[in-house]
Amino acid sequence: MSASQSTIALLQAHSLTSAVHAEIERLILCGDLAPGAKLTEAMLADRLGVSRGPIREAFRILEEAGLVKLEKNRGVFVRSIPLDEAMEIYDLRAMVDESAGRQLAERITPEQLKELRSMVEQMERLVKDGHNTSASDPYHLLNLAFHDRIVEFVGNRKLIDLYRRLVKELSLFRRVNLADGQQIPVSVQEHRAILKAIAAGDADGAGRALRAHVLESKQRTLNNPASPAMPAGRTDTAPASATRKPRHA
Amino acid sequence: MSASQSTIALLQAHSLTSAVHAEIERLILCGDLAPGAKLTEAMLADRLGVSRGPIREAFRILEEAGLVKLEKNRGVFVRSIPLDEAMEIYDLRAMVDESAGRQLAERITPEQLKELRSMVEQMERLVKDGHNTSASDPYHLLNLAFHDRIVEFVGNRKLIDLYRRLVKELSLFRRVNLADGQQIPVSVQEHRAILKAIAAGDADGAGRALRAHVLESKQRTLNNPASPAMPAGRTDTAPASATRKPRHA
DNA sequence: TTTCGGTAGATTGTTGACAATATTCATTCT
DNA sequence: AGAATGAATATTGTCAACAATCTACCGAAA
Repeated sequence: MSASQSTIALLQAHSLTSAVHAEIERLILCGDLAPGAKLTEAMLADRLGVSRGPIREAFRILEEAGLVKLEKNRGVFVRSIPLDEAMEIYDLRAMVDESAGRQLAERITPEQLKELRSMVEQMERLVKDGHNTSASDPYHLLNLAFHDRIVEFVGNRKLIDLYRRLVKELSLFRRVNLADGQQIPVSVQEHRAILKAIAAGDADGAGRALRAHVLESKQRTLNNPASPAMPAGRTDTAPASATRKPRHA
Repeated sequence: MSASQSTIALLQAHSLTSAVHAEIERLILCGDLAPGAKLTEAMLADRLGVSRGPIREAFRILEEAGLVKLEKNRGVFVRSIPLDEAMEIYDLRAMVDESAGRQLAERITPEQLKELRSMVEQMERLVKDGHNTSASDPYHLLNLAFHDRIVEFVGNRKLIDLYRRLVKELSLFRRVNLADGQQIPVSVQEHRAILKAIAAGDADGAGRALRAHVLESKQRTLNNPASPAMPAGRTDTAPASATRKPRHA
């Protein structure tokens, strides 16, 4: 009965809206729907085999989550994080990671420590081999998992929710993946330092190390000349994929 | 033409969904819709004079914002923050406030400082007179504004968004307002200390003072025997207002 | 009396249709 | 040629109806 039980659980948990929400979010995060892309209700309704109602509801959820932007009577667009906002997100991440590291250093369990250590070792192994810079790069995934796990181990659900939200939003910033893959050796070294401080129960050290790590990452992103300077005064930029004419003069 | 211009701007900005969202949020935050209350689509649609579509969309937004809880095929309920989650939120607030205070101490302008000082002085004046403990208590509002302004002055939009989100969620925690009004003299004294550290440009001191202030508030809330102990193992509690039978055994 | 089963009512989930708005493109005038 | 005007198309906003599910209530059997 396990199969039918899980089927029941699935039907109870997943409404069409939630399934659509999850699927569109996946499409956005994996880059299938690029930042700036216009999402038309009919197109997605057809593609996912549902009517427009659940699509619209999912859009509202995604907007509140900061992944898309709704413009009344014009449509919804995958959000494209402008540079200044990305910098703000990095600052918040630095804050979150510092706090997480500080707390975790004082309460980490041997099992948790073992898991983090295993991840760092695997990353070191990956560095010896070559690496690419795609979003599906094993190193990149492992890096994400490492930091996610650190925050998760703190045990504050609000904190992990916030952290994941920030990571999701940051993934919509174009330069991040590029800058990310550049100086992997440095990144690995920093991870080793973070791990060491946490293992030693050094709260201040772990906090400082994580904070520095994130701010280094911010700096690397900033130095990365990937995208052209963006117009100031706009909270959002629309890349080439969608040709929009501004409504106002 | 100013009137019609603003009318146009209003129509452009506000869809029915966004208006409904704002109105329901207001009803929740002012306590008109109490935590645990069941919100039926038809009731609100009738009350606000719209069809169920916009109501449903607003519900999805409010759920993502953490203000209501959707239970498939059962309805939506105003969220009631359980004690453990409230504690987590306090810890996050402590983190946010500490960070805000630290940053603000290093960059506050004379005008901003003047405004904060004026608020503290007004709070001191209110303390000399009597005070009540209602949510519309002038002291309570001023207290909210004081902390909001501190975070706002940092100039990080993501930070202020996060902060306001936390405050909104915390307002759904029953004991908060009660505990809040108890030891106002202490609270005022702490505000004075926060202001002093910020004015002195003492980043560490301002951070520490704000962190301590929030954690004191957390402790006061914890010590306040307002509501009975809540059943463990549930992430959400349903107060008396709505009689619900759990679907599962 | 209590419990099981079933029916009636209410509420949510989903859909399709219609109205309102924006975009596109051809046409006309300067 | 270029700008402005207007119709045609496409897309979003809103609504009302239908289907599916849950809740409440009542009666019958143990």
